[in-house]
Amino acid sequence: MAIAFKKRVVIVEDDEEIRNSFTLIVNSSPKFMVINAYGNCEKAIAALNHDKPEIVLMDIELPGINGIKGARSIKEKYPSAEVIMVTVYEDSDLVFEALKAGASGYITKSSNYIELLTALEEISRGGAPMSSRIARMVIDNFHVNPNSPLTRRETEILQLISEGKTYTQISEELFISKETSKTHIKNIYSKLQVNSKAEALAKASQEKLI
Amino acid sequence: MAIAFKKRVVIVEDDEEIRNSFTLIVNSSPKFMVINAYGNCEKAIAALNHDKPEIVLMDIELPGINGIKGARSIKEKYPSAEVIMVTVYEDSDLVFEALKAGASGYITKSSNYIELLTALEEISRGGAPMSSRIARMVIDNFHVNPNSPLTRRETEILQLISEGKTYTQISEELFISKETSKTHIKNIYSKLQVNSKAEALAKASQEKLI
DNA sequence: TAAAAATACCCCTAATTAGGTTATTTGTAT
DNA sequence: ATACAAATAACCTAATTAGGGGTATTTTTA
Repeated sequence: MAIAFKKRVVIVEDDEEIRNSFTLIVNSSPKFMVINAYGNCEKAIAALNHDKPEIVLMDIELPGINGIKGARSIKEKYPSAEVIMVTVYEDSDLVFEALKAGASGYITKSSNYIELLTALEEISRGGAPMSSRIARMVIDNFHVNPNSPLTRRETEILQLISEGKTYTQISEELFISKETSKTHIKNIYSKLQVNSKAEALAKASQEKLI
Repeated sequence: MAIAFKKRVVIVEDDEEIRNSFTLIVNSSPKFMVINAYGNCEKAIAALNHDKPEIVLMDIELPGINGIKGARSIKEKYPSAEVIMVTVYEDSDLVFEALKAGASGYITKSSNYIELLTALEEISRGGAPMSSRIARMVIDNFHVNPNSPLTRRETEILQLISEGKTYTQISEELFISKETSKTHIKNIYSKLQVNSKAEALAKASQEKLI
């Protein structure tokens, strides 16, 4: 395969040893080449239009701009780049923040060279490389509590509240009277031990009721 | 490995040919055994406490109760069972509905025997087997629009509105006056071309602004 | 056939919401 | 250094909503 057809990879990692090791691994593949490897986000972001990366391997803990903000900047300034987070942590908050910021993959630094190259290939063919645990975290995040204290109708109404609907709109949408909506909402408040829409939604989110 | 230590698998699939084929594949592994294979959800759900499945392979298109409702019932009645959806469709709405219903894996019927067994092993070690495309769909679902028309402050306020906060609460939380909150919200409405909290949130959700 | 769920109405008061308009201060690019 | 964008703040008005308290009937479902 000609060098011109290798996928362009940029690495952002402050640990020089890891940075060099990743560079060697990526360059060992005929399908990928490291265009540049930086010790911080600032430099990587400044060089985006020059480097034109197709894939960015991004550390999370970095001096200055961290990897999550860095991922956000990269997707903003150079959207076609696919960002893979590479980190020692599998902390769920960090994972979700990184994904919201635009990362499309999330692997750990303990990854050996096969795992790293597999992740690059996976993202190249439109996938989303993740460790088993990350995949599970992500999927679990979708799961709705099957033991909700709310009835079907109450859940339906809570859903509409979460869309910002008023009593009147809920009534119209469900073809029930405004008073009935109010009764359901009162029952929801009582079951969730709250007394406002705001609190009900916060509780619903915590308990994954909708 | 003794038969008693094989993972208990239940199959729900209306096509007899596919059902038999899956049964053969699963039973060919020393790690798994098919306890029962059903043509519809009703029977599978009725037999849960007898079958005690650790893994359920669930078709989506089924006569009677469909696979998504089936997955919900199974997680409700027998939560320790891990449900893997097996389907020909990779339609995003179906995928997300299935995941909300409690599925922890999502593979296609075109899967060969290696892919099927890999999925079973993956879920056995706490992962979430998915095809590349599904993984990507799921991850893309987290991505926030990096080209939001809203300013940082406006986005922050929209976020608080989504939590059901009132003008007053927003003001208190951001240490700004109530009037300032109102001004920001008016600007948000103008940019999103809406004129109520409800519509703003609907638009924000569509456009992944928060 | 009970119990749970969904439906509906009454009364009450305070607070929120949305629209319109103007203006100052603080940041940030060019 | 100077524009321009962003964030801040205020005043006015009127309609709607929200939340609390009670009671009661019809469907569903276990």
